[in-house]
Amino acid sequence: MSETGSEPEAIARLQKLFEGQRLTPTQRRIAHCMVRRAADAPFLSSVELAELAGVSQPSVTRFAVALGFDGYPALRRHLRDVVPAAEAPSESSYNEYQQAVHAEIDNLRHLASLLADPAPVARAGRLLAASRPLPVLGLRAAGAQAAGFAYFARKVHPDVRLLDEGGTLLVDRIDAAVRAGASALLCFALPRHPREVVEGLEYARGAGLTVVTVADSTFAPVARHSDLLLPAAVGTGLAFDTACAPMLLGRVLLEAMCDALPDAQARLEEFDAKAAARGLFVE
Amino acid sequence: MSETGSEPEAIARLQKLFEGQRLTPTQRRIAHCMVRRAADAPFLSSVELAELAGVSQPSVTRFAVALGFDGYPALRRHLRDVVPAAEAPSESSYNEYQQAVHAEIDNLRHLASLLADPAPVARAGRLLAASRPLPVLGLRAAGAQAAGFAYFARKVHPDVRLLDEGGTLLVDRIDAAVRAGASALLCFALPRHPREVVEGLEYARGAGLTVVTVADSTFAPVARHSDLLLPAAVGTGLAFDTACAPMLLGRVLLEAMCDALPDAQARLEEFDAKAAARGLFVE
DNA sequence: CGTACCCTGCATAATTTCATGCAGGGTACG
DNA sequence: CGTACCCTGCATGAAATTATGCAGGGTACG
Repeated sequence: MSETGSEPEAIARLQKLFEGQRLTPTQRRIAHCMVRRAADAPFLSSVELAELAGVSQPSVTRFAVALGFDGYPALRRHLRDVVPAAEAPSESSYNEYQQAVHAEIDNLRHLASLLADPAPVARAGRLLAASRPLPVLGLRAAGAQAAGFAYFARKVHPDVRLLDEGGTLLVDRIDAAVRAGASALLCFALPRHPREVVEGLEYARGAGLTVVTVADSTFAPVARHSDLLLPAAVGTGLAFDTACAPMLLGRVLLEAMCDALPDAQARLEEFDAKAAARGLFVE
Repeated sequence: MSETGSEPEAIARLQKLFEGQRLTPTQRRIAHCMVRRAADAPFLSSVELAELAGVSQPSVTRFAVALGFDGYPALRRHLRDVVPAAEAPSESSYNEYQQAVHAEIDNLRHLASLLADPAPVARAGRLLAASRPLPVLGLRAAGAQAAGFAYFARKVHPDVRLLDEGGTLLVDRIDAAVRAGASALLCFALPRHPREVVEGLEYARGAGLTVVTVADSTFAPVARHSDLLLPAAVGTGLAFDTACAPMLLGRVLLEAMCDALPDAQARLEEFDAKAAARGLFVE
């Protein structure tokens, strides 16, 4: 939830203020408490801060003086000045682009709260890791998401098959994957949901595949044809949808898949070594 | 952020508190002010709130009483109770996945602050819109980003050419684009930076193209070969990099490009009409 | 047009918050 | 072992924040 002002930036400023100062144990305690409650600190009274830190109220006043302020109110005013930005998302003060970014931040926040329970992701990771080959489906807008997943997945999984074309070929390829031994399929499903995706999933399930879907909503039309649906909202503030949360969820899935693949780490290190030998990357 | 702030949940709680109350104009003004500064509100003194709302201090006290509290301090205490969670991001309380998501939120926040000045993006949008054809370069990890951009860009731009393969073909294709009349090139450059990308950009500039680059840092190795570099950090908390900010910046660029293409809206509507006629999408 | 009512800000009393003098206790050093 | 120094909390005066009585002004209704 609301994570207000605190944030790394405010904490950094506080620590900068404190460091290099000779502080007594009690003062150190106050400083630590202020960092912990960086968001509230600029608004607490000396009594409240003293209670939170477990020290006496005069110690707080002396702490402020020790830092070079005229008194505790002066310290508090300073904190409000240098950590000014805890304001509400006053729609109007952000331009169109910034509003879109903030909408995506909300989506990511929601994703973070869903990930508090990592069990569904872990289950999905195991399902995907166990499938050889692993078909990854994403059509149209979702094609890029599927491609990004497949690119990284291939570094740890021996046989990833990207299904990014629809039409009659899609069913052919699902069939081929099943014949080759696939047990699960990962689908990225973003709006506008192509009819082909729904039909493809239906076919895949009929062919015996366990379908794991990353979709924009629990009520997406693909839900009925998925065994395990992981939701991640898309942003709709711009002309074209933004899919930060689905992409990030894809990477989280990758991580979970790595955890279920015993030799993932070894494969990554092997790639790094070869890449270095070939001078593939700069820096 | 620190922008951070206040957050929808806190605002919702506030509005819930106010709605259904018979409030005078001055009180309505106070309520609105509190919503606007939802993050600070639980910590402001009656004098401060009065100043922010542009009313007298007694009006604030009366406002609290009107809402059924014993006085202003009681209202403030209530706000602190129902909006309790403004604590610092105590690393330990989030699991690995959630930490990665929060790291990406910080990246997006940084992006939002960069977008406060939309001029660079607008300039990039004009450059890209004016180039026919428009080559879009992204290799390896950045290939999916380039593909996502190209997919949407094709809905508004008549000739988008995706350059997602390196090797000797890359130069061939840059040459072809230049011969066909291209004036600019968009590059997605994410770590680990393939040597090929740097070489490709160098060649493109030599061939007369204006290079617009979305990179993970101003100091990326592609910076020297870019005419306009737009930075967007990648997340490194998981086994594989997460590129929420670059993707979002790509969509913002698309929006800016649409603004510079007079018939973008018409093309989009045409596509929607045809898609509906063909029953391409469900729902 | 007048009266009654309510809303609002000003002035000031009541309460809370902040600053400072003082004494207890702990540590370092002679 | 003693002394000197500093840190800390308690108690109290100073300053601030909050609450309430009062008067001016605006609106609704008779």
